[in-house]
Amino acid sequence: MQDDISSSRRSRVPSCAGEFRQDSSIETGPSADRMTVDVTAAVIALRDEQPVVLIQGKADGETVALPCESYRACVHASLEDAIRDRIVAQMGIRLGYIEQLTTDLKTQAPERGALMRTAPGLSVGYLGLLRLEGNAAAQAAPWMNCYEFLPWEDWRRGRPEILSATLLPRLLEWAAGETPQERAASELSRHDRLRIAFAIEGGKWDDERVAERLDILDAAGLVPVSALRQMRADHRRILAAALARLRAKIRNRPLVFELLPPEFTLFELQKTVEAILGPHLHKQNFRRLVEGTGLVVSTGEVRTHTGGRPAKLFRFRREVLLERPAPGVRVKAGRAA
Amino acid sequence: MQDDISSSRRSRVPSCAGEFRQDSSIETGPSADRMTVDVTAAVIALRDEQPVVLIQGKADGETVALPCESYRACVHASLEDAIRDRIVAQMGIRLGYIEQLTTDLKTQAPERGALMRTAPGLSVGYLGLLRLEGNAAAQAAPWMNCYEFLPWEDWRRGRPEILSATLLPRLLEWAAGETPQERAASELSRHDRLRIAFAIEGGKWDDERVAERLDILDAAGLVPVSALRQMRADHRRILAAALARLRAKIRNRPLVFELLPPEFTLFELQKTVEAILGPHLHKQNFRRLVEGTGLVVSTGEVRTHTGGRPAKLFRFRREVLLERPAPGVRVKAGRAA
DNA sequence: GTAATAGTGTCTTTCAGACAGTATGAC
DNA sequence: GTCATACTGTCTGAAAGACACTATTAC
Repeated sequence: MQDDISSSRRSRVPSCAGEFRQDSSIETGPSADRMTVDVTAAVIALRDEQPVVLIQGKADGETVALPCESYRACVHASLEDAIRDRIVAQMGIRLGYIEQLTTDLKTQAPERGALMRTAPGLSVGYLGLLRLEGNAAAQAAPWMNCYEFLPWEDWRRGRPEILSATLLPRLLEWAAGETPQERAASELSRHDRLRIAFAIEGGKWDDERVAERLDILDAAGLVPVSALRQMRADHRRILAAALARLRAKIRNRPLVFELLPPEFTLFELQKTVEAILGPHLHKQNFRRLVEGTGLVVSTGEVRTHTGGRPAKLFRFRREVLLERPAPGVRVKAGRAA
Repeated sequence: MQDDISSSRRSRVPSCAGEFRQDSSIETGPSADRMTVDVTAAVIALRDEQPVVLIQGKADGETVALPCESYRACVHASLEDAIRDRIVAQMGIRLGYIEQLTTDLKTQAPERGALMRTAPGLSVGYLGLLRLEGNAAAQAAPWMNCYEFLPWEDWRRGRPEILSATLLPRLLEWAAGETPQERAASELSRHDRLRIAFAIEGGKWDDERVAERLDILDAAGLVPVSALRQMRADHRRILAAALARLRAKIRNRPLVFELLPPEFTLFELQKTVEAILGPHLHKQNFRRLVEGTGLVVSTGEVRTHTGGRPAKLFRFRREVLLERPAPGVRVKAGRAA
């Protein structure tokens, strides 16, 4: 690995690499400026009314990892294919929906004494969605409940215990420990960041601020709390970003149906939405909301043995894509703290 | 550049590069699998009630480019810093808001006869926002109206002329030219994609589907129409992604204020929102919307010489961040076609 | 005064959210 | 019959959207 001191800050105006390049010896630069690229996916599915995420290998108390792959230009046609192919090769699962999240530098903590001569690396995150029903390979793969890694995000049984009992008191300490220098350097105080992200002091819990909350917990050193499943730090971030994106998008695009079987009852649909977003709507209103907007249509069939009156089966009404600009389960954001 | 045939598809389960690496000779792989990384920004500002984008150099009828930089791990602390530093170095402008868009493989059209020995590359796009007021360096920099590159997106004076006159007829031809094979391979027909993206046949124009529309126009070969300013294809995509992101986010986050001076009249605020989104609201309702939600607060000052009655000046009310989960200019999506 | 822009009051429609109540199965 | 779940009807309050109207400047 050779250093490239000559390439420090320039004031001339270099045009960056054009679309069509022919002279690689000039354009590509020294290898020190080339990066390895990892592609990682948080693939989310629904099992037993729980949002679950596909993991790598088994989780016997060890640090869990998401499926990931090193991108190789000579092998993979695209970044997306790299992670798709990886999951097919390893588990025989073909992903349905896939969507890019963010790209970050790979974190490399400097090791004491050891000279870090690793190549600089990029990490591209993806959100994947998968329907488990009727997919034996997928059902055989290792999944874990998303909320084991982000337990403060699960509001289905009210405010999560871990928040009030463990995290909030320690977060308030963290906020109190802010130095004047830090306060002056940042636009928002630690306390205000807490108020916005964690809805303390009467704010509203914004279910989409998943990544922001993980950032704060990280900064406060609270991620290695005992109640939490361990996961590679960068992968937990990708999972948080995936959950945030899914929560945001489920409201505007018909993404829930990627998780459900083709036919489902309205109550199953509601349970699925609530597994992702938290409890939002009374049953009656949810029905009206989702039927009234033309998002689903009855198949005429019913499901018996529900424990009570048989439930009508519904299917996603694809035509809604042509009718409404942003079809999704339009439940409101924000809830009382 | 050496080939690495041994690295083709594997069925074993390789763990991808861990967080902390020590042995670079094993982990980094051959240089063939390392990528050059470009970082490109669509920096948007407001000038004379027009949304403008910062461009590279002058545009004398040539193909326009956005500011971009090759990421160098030894120079730039982060991807974001790479583009920030670039814009400071070249134009002396310090960006305010910045946000990552998507990461794609750099397009490399194979040249006839020429052996393409370029390194594979990634391109990371960014959206930047800038306030021109009181920023001499920024005012001196070269800007162009965003809608010169995406004229079909400007609905401020009603349905854009270029749509009905030039694009739609040719798009319908394109839709009619769909082969049965293509139809079978894709979930949506060309015609349905048109209906969704371009709101033909009574659909609603979804102002956030900017990238989708550019994709279709590209596929139909319509981007090099004469009425359009030429821009590097990959940069036009980044601009489209930036506009889409800005349109989506302006509704949920107080982003408009990054474009406006600290004090402004409500009409100026409305004009700014409309420059980005298109005409959405009657003046009276816009006032109520934006004042009623506590997004802005009167400073007590007025602006005279407006041509009529003096207008009260307002400023962004930062406290709204603490009160509401998703504060933004909550105008509705979708409009009649 | 007129012209032009700024700003207010109010009506209607829509819809989220909550309530009470009915329907149909398993047992 | 009871119990549990599925489903329907209706009320209320908030807010979107449209309209008519008043206010304050420049000229």
